[in-house]
Amino acid sequence: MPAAATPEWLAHLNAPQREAVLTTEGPVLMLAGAGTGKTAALTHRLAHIVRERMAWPSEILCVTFTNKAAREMRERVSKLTNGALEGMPWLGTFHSICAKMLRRHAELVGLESNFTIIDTDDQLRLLKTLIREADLDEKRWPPRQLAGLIDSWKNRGLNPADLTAVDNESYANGKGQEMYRLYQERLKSLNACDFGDLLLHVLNIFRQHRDVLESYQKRFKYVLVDEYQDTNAVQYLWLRLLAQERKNICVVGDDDQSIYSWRGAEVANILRFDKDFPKAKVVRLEQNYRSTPQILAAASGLIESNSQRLGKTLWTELPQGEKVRVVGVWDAPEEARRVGEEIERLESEGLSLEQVAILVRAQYQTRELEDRFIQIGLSYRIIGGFRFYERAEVRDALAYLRVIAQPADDLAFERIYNQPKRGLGAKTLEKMHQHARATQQPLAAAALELADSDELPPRARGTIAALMGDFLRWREMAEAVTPADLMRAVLEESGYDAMLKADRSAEGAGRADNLVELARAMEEYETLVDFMEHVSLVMDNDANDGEEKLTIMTMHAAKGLEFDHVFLPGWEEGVFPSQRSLDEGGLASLEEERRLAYVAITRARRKCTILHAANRRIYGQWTSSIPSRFIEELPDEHIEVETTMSGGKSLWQANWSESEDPFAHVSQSRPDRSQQRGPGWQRALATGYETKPARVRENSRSAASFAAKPRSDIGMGDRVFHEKFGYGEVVGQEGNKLEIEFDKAGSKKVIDSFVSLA
DNA sequence: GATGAGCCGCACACT
DNA sequence: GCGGCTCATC
Repeated sequence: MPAAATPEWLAHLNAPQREAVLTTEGPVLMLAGAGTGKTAALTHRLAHIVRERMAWPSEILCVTFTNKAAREMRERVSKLTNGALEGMPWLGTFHSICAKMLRRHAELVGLESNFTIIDTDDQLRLLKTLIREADLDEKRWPPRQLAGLIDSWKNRGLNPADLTAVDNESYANGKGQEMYRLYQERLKSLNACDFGDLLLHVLNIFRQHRDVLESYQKRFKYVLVDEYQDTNAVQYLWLRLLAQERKNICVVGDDDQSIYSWRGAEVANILRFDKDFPKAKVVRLEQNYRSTPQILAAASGLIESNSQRLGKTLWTELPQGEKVRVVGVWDAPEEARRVGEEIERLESEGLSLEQVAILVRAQYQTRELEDRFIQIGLSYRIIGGFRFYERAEVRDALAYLRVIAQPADDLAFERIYNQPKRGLGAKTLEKMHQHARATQQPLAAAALELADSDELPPRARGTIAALMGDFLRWREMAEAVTPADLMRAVLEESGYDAMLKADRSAEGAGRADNLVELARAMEEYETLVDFMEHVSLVMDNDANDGEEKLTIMTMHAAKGLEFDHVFLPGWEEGVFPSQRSLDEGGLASLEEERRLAYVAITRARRKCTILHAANRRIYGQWTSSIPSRFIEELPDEHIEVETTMSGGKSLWQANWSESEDPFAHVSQSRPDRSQQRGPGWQRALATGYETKPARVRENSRSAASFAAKPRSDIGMGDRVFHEKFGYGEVVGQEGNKLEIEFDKAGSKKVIDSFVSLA
C-alpha cells in the first residue's frame, strides 16, 4: 500500500505498525517485542478491515489466549470504530471460540449441544473412579499424572487411537491408551467434555466433516492470532485448517516471550510460519514504548544468555529512568515487609496502587505477602490462584444448577446429593451407582427409581424422593424466573442457606457472603446456560469495588500487561528458576524460565525491583537459599544492588541446621483464610462405579421421564434371589419394578436389576 | 452415617 | 504446611 494512502487515523503508528495494519491480504507474521505496541497494531488492523468494509465483524476470527486480552481488544477496537463494532462474535480465546463451535456441532462427536464443561476438580474425581475400577493402585499411578498425560495428548491433537506405544507406556505399564479411551467414553456418557476436548473435538470435526470446515473457511475472511509463540499443536492444526483456504492470516508473537511449553506450546510454530504460508510478509516491531532504557537494557541483557532465539534489538526513545534494583534480605517475612514498605512509600507519594504489581513465580509465594498486607492494611487483589468459582460453596451451588440444567450430570449430582447433610451416605451412593450402571441411566434417574422400591431403608427413600421432587420443581421454575432468582430459591429451599447460617464460625459467614455475591454475579445473565458458560471459561473474577488495589499475580498471568512499578520477589535458586525446571527439562527448561524472567521485567514501565531472601520456609521447614542465577546475569551497569544483611555474602552460604531454627520468632499467626474447602462431598465418593459406559439415553428436562425398561427374562411366578431379602417369588410386575413375596422378608417392591433368577 | 484424630505424600506456571 | 485419606468412635 503506497504511503500516500495512509489514512489520518493511522498517522500516529510507526512505519512497521502501519505496514502490519495495511497488509490485509495474504499471510503476515508480526514479530513484536515486549512493549512495542503490537496490541495497537492488531486493533488498528481489525478496525481498518471493518472501516474499509473488507469484512463484517462477524467474518473475522480473532484469537487471544486470555479473556482479559480478548476483552481489552474488544474495547479498543470498538473505540476505533466508534462503536460500530457490534458483537464481533468470533473474538475470544481458543477455548471460548471452540466451545461456541462445538455447541453447534456437538452431535458430530456424540455430545448434546448442552454438554457440560467440567473443570479440573471433576476431571480428577472422574479419573480416580476410573483408576479404581481398573484395579490400579492410585498411589502408584496418581489421577493427577493421568490427567496431565491426557491433557498433553489432547494438546498434541491426539485421540486415544492415535497414541504411540511410547505414549501408551507412559502410564501404568501400557494402560495409558485404555484409560484415555475409558475416560473419553465416560465423558461422553455424562454429556460432558474437559478443557482439552473443546479444541480436540472441534479439530476432529474439521478433519472428518469437510462441509463444516468449509463453512467456516468461507465465513472467516480474516484470521488474527495473538501470542502465536504460545500456540500448541492442536491450536496450530486448528488454525491451519481454518486459514489455509484464504490465507489471510496475521499472527503476532515474540519468541522471547514463549513461556507455555509445559502446556504443549511450540515455538517452532512461529519459526515455521513462512513454510506453512509461503511468501508471508514479516513485520518486525522493535521500538519499545513502555519501559525506561534501564529496564529494557536489564531485560535484554538477561535474555541474551539464551541460545535459542531469533534475536532482535529493542530500542526506546523514552527518557532515562532509575536503575533496576536488586534487594537482598534475610528471610521471606522480611521480604514481604520490605515490599509492603516500598509500596506504602509509593502510595504516600501519590501513586495509584492500580499501577503497582507484584509478580511471583508460583502461587505459594503469595501467602507471605498476603499476611503482611493484611497486617498493615494494604489493599491488594490476587489474580488467579484459588478463584471464586473454585470455592467449595460456590461449586456446590453451581452443582445444583448443573443438575437442574442437565439431569445426566452425575458428577454434579454426586457432589450435592448429601450436601447439606440429608443422611444419605456412601451406602446409598453405592446402591445408586449399582442401579445406574445396571440400567444404563444417570444417577439422578436411578435414585428416583430406587426411591420407589424397597432397596433402600425407608428414611433414605423419603429423602431421595423429596430431593428429586425439589429438582422437578426447580426445573419448572428455571423456565419462569431469572437464573439469579432460581439460585436464591435453590439455596433457600435445599437447606444450603440454613446450613451456612448454622455455622457460627467466620468461615460460615464468609461462605454465605460468597453465595450472595454469586447470585449477584448471575444477575448479568439472562439464561442459565449463558452463565454456566461464563463460569467454565472465564476464570478471572474482577470483583471491582472501586477501591484502588495493588495486584499480586504470577508472572505467567502478567503476560501482556504493564505497570508503572513492578516488584519481583523470590529470585532464588529453587524458587525462580523453579526446582522442577532445574531437576528436569534441562537447558530448554531453564531457558524458558529465563524468558519468564524477561517477561516479568518488561512488564515494568518505570521501576522494577527484584528481591531475594537468604532463608525461606519450604514444606514448613526453614531452608537457606542462594540468589537466582538470573540476578548474576543482569548487566551490572543497569542495576543497583542492596543488601540488608551485615554478614555479607558468606551468610548466604551458611547452612542452618533445623534445630537452631533462629527464625521461629518471626513466624506469624496467619489470619484465617475463609475459603477452605469442606471435605463433605469428597466422602460421598467413597465408592465407584464399574466400567460399563452408559450412554446417555435421555436428555429431557425432567428426571421423572427417564424410561424404565423392564427385564424380559423375569416374569410372574418366577423364583428369584435378592442379596438382602433372600429367595422369593414374583407376584407382581410393573415396568422394571417387581413385587416379590420373599420367603423370609415378606412382600417387597424391588427393582429387577437387583435380583437374579433362582 | 457423622466426626475427628492422625498419618501420608507432596509442592509450577493456565484455559 | 497443607489437603486428602483411613480408621476408630459415637
